[in-house]
Amino acid sequence: MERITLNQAMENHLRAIHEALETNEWATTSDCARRLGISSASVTAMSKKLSKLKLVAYVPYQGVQLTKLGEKSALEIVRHHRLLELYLSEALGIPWDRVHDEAEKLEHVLSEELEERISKSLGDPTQDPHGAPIPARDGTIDHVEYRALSSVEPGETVTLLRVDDRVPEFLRYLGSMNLYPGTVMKVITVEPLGGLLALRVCDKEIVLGSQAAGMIRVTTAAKVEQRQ
Amino acid sequence: MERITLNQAMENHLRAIHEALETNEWATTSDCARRLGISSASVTAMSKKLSKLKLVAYVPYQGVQLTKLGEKSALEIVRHHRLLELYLSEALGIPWDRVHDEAEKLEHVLSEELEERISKSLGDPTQDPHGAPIPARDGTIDHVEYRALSSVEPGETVTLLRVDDRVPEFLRYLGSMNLYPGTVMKVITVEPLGGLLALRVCDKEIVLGSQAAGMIRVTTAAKVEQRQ
DNA sequence: CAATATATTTAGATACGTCTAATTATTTAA
DNA sequence: TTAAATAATTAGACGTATCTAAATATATTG
Repeated sequence: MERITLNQAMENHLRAIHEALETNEWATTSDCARRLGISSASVTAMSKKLSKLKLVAYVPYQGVQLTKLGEKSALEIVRHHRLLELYLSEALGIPWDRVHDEAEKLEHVLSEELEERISKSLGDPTQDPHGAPIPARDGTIDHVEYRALSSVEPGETVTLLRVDDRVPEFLRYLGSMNLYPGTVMKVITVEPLGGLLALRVCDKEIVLGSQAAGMIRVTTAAKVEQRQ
Repeated sequence: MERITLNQAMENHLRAIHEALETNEWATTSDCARRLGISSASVTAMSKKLSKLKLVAYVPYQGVQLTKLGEKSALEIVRHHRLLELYLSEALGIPWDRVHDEAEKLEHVLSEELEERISKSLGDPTQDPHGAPIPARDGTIDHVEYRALSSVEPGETVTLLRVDDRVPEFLRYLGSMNLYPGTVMKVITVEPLGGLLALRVCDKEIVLGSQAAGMIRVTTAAKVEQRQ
């Protein structure tokens, strides 16, 4: 597979596409635009460019998907991003709500050598501070079955696996309640209409709104059998 | 003094100007062009831009000098650059001949917070791996009297203070001979025409060309009688 | 001092990523 | 099923940093 030189804009778009594809089959123009904070017109232009380079498959009015090559490229950037998040957190003590923005700037100027040394110094980790998997050097990536906390039924006990890393206030809020990846929580009640969630975490009761709960992914239960 | 938002190109130019002014009264267009690896025409354009922003005083056909504001801005970038060089070397074990290029990319995306944490973790150092002074947070900077090794007379004993950080091969060469800042050396002979320099360093004899010697700065004399 | 060499600037062009406004396609709802 | 709402694309523009080639200024030399 050929090697392509990416610039910062292309890297940003590829990472946004990769993120979008974590939850949807297509990365739509407006989804990418929202993630990147730019206009849809700009995204369309870049989609065409990436398509020409065979990094994405672009279907007008539908969106883009990553090609094998694009996937590989995207994973390299994601690896940079997540390794940096962890390094900033572990080695330099930056609070977890601020590592995302820092990593977003640093990820584009990380050399292979630096990436390698950072990874080594962290013991070749496989998870970033928010619980997201760090792609390995060879492009392989852990695939864990998640579900949104908002979909959990009252009475279930689950473990927090991963949280969205993009909203600092949200992360500070979670931190203030000691909700980190690995935390075990029991869902007490779910409010029928608004979806307010009452949790028990280490004997303390915590209430989360549905939007917050939607940004938290937890273990799939050892669960209700639907069908064999 | 007002605060100005600089982009990467402006930062690169300011640092080049600052470096040029370490040895000359004016940073000439061609000197900056050579340092930045771009055309003179581009430098002229940027000189005008920086002049408009009151970061430099631009005199056509003469060059630029930094204003107070420009000096302050340049020192912030230089601080980033040199702190990063030291951090990469100390914390991540990157060889001293490769830290310059890495730092050159990272310096533009270093936040205040990250700068501060890096500085703290290094014990607020005042010298980078090549012996160059690291400007303090408040913009103050050590001013040491140097002279070029090429100007030293036979018989003198001097201490290596600083080396040019831009040429990796040169740094690897110095490293292979254990010539680092702090190294004490005695000049044995100086070849009259080519300026070839024979040195004694720790009982080993080393020969340096005049170009190499010109990139090495050492203590001003008064060091002739060295204690053993 | 004049001629030549060198350095600098100007003029004009290009590539890039972004924007807004207008147009077109697709989806949703009456 | 058609009208309205939403999403995506196209067209045209802008700002930035760079380039080359031509013009001009400054420095050097015979």
